[in-house]
Amino acid sequence: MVEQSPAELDAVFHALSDATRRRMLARLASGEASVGELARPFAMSFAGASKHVKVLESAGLVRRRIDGRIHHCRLEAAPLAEADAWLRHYERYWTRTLDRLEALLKAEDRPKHDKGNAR
Amino acid sequence: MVEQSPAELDAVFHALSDATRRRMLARLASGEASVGELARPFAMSFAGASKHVKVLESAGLVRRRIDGRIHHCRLEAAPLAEADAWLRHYERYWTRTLDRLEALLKAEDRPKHDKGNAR
DNA sequence: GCGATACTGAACCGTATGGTTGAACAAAGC
DNA sequence: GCTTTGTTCAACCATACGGTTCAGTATCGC
Repeated sequence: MVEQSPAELDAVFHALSDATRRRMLARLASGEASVGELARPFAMSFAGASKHVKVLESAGLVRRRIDGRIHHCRLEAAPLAEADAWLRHYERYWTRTLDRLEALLKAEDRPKHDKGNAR
Repeated sequence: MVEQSPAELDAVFHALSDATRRRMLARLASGEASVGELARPFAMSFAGASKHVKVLESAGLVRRRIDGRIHHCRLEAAPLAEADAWLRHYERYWTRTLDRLEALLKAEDRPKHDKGNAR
């Protein structure tokens, strides 16, 4: 597997590795928000939250439009698609696990026959 | 959107935020490997690579089976599925973006008609 | 037993991270 | 013009990170 842009992926996954930032993205999924609106739900200083927004922005996950003194933030999901593409390379591994589990459960249902029949 | 296990996701995304660790996972996708085999491709001390393996392990992405002096590592993809599930909440946003792009390209093909027809 | 091999642990280093506070700035509202 | 509001910036702090080196432990082969 070859990565075309490791540094970008680094930034995106790092941005996602913090629950505060993930919740901010979740908020942005329901529409644009100012930095203040993004900060409000958190027991954290305004400046602290502002830093988180900057991390999201520099990972390309948030676009900022400055309108007077208000900074409007918009979700920019394209980098998430890249991260998802990376993850899905491993999809067959976790589905295989689920398949094994399913086969196991089926085998428990009728333990006397159907041997070696579970894909 | 509610997260059921923020700390786990933190650990998984953090583990993925380093290109060295992502390459180790890629290596493990092609089969079990010892810590030494995982370390070999990198211009890095053995101990350094061993630390990376530990990060992957504590994120639940790697299972270790100790056989004599060799530590065999196996890919454990289930946590990746969790991360993927999180990401896919945003799928519609990036597909929407791609749709817009597609519509734009179509509009360029025939710029005189088909106005307002791009979803 | 002895040396080589496979690995972890501990100590250390420089830098990044997540957080704070307080000052600064620009734009609105009065 | 003055105050309030929305926001960043700079400085600072503690802790975590990615890396190193060196020592330690366990196992294998002879």
